[in-house]
Amino acid sequence: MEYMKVTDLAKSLETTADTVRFYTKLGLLEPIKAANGYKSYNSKDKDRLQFILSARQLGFTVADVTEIIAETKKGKTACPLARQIIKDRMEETERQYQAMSKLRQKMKAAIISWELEEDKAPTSHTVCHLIEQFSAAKT
Amino acid sequence: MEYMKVTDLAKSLETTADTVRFYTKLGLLEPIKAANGYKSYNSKDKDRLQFILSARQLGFTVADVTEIIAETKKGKTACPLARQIIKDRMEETERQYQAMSKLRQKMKAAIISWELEEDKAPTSHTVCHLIEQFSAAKT
DNA sequence: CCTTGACCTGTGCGTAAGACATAGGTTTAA
DNA sequence: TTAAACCTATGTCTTACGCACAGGTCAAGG
Repeated sequence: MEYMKVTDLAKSLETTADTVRFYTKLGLLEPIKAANGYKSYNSKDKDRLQFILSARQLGFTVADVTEIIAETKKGKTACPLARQIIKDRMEETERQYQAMSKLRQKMKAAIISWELEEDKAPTSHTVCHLIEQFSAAKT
Repeated sequence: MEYMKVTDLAKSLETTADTVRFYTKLGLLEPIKAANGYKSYNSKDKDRLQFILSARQLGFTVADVTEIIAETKKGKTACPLARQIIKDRMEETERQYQAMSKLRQKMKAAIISWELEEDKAPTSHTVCHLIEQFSAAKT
């Protein structure tokens, strides 16, 4: 398997051709152009793609990955950078996780409390009393 | 307080002028034009904005809110719609919550395991061994 | 040899919910 | 009167691709 076309590469790592093209446009993958104009990816690109997908699964953004790859292209180790970034992303994830946890509870509470309520027609100053009243009740 | 300018309204409900303009563009708020071209919001708009903000805090999307308001404009009760929507959003929130929970655990595990690892220079087929090795370890 | 369907290409638009910038008109208080 | 502080409309930016389009390319079957 000397060279691979976009779809070949994508399927080999269970992702989509669009994703591969996206990373290619960003310069993260560097296929050579075949005579017919098609892009040819080699095993190095595959390793690189695997790295990107792994990093994404660990919560790294594509921008993070870009930065890390840029560092290694200079021949430097990107490990310190990776350690720093994952801590930042972890904090952000933690914030979002807590926020979602609260939202989840709030939604659960609303669903339950609404079971005891009746439907009402809107008035000139209310839209849906279920929503208005539920949020007012928290203050 | 017969009429309010965007910023007045925004501040009165602790949101931003851009947000008010955004909802206005969507037709959810219907200010009248003052002689100088400025938009004038009344207390009905304020009630409406409060409703939107409450719904958003309960996990409704702006599209959901738009749909609900459209329903009430026809004079119908939007309660059944609201009950259905919140269940859909709840399912989605639950999915995301579980996904974030997993990601959070994975990130925590990575940070801890990386403390025992050293930095390494990149090679021709690796970028950052911390990331590559961690994701490989899960298979 | 030809066709047909499955692939490829580049380009550009759409997503959610605003945030932010820009350029220029308005108001208000000193 | 003038400068600060407000307003307007408009457009661009954010994430990480997905999807659509128009047209070129390729492999296999008849």
